[in-house]
Amino acid sequence: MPRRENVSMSVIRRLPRYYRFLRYLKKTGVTRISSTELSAKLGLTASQIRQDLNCFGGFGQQGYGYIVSQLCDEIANILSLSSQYPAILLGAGNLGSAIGAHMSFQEEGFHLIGIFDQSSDRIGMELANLKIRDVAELEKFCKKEKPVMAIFCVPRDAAAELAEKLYGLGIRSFWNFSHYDIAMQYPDAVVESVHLNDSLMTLCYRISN
Amino acid sequence: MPRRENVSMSVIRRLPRYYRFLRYLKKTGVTRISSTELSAKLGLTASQIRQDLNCFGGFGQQGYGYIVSQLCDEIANILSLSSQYPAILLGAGNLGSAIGAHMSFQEEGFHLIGIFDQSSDRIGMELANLKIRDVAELEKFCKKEKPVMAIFCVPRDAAAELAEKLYGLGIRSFWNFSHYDIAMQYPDAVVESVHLNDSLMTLCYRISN
DNA sequence: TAGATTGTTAATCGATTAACAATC
DNA sequence: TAGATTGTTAATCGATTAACAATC
Repeated sequence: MPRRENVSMSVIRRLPRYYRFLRYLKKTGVTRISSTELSAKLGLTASQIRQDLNCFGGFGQQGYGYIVSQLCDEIANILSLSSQYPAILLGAGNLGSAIGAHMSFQEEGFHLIGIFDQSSDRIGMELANLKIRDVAELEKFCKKEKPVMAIFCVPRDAAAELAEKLYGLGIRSFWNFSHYDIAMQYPDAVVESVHLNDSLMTLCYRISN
Repeated sequence: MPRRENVSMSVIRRLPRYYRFLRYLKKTGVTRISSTELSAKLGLTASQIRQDLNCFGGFGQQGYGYIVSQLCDEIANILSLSSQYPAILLGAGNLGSAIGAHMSFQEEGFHLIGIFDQSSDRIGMELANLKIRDVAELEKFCKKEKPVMAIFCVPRDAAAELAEKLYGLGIRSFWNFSHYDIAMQYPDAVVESVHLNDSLMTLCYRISN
């Protein structure tokens, strides 16, 4: 009997990969797949895949395997991808612009409702069908629009300052591309960090060793 | 007596974080730190930090701790950050442009020497002090300039095709932002993947649960 | 029914933490 | 020297893998 509580992050982090691959299978017309086939394609063990899925429910059929489209939907459901959490983007520089464009295109789970920057060069410009706002308007905007998630594409110092402000305004989830460590400062916040530099450094290590 | 072989990825992935924080300490004038202090700041155990560092050498002094600038340099050295591996960027769309700009700014371990795209809108444009080239020139360029690493900021199908070509040309390391799974196809390649969608989906899960 | 494959329990493996002797 | 903190070994914890009974 599966429980959704206490599912480890190791498991959670594999779900999007399953989802991505199942969607691809579905697109290419595959209707049925066994854990063994899946494991071969993903480079995991069949055991792990069954173990992972059974944290959430018995989605397969003994002797048959899994129905691709059904499993795909189940995972989308587990991840709550049909949510439309209102999100704001902080920083419309190179990375911020890319993320903004990406968000407006993808829209799985989140919906971008505001973009903020402090540079007068950028304020007023259009990005992802939104006009870039002055970060000075942030507080007013949040009180009115109640975003749930904030994306940090700003430098470290700005991130520290903005995190404090947004936390004060009740925002508890952050997608963090900055060098500032939000998770350490606000332990009850949900923080997902993407440190591109860190990623590149581990690549450098592995090439060299 | 530490050995550099067989250091687990869990350890490697923490090194850039140590490095980042130590550099910050150095900048703010801190000269000495103990594993206990570090652990409090980073939200890890002191034991783990000492364990991690001792995979590579005894960088501390009993009864004293670690000299910040020295430890910082040691980690930079372990990660081979003074390397200048020639790298190429594939795809100069929103994300590619952001990564390109980032690379030319940072230059830790890698040096961007070429940018390629297939869109005539972009070919010829300037990015990160480089002129965007036609992807048709890729093979010729690689034979001449011998890049060591390739950054994938292209859609899945283009990624599959380009990975095959570049692998054939001898490139064995990839920074992969695409949905295509290079690591599975070429097991002897060093692949570091950044799946922004996956990251966002785990955030969605955590908000919802 | 026989064959296949799941769901789940038990065994193994690896990573993290605790403890402490070595030593600055 | 006494106090502090490392380096390192041993204990614990969690995640992965193997095995197999349940069942489609």
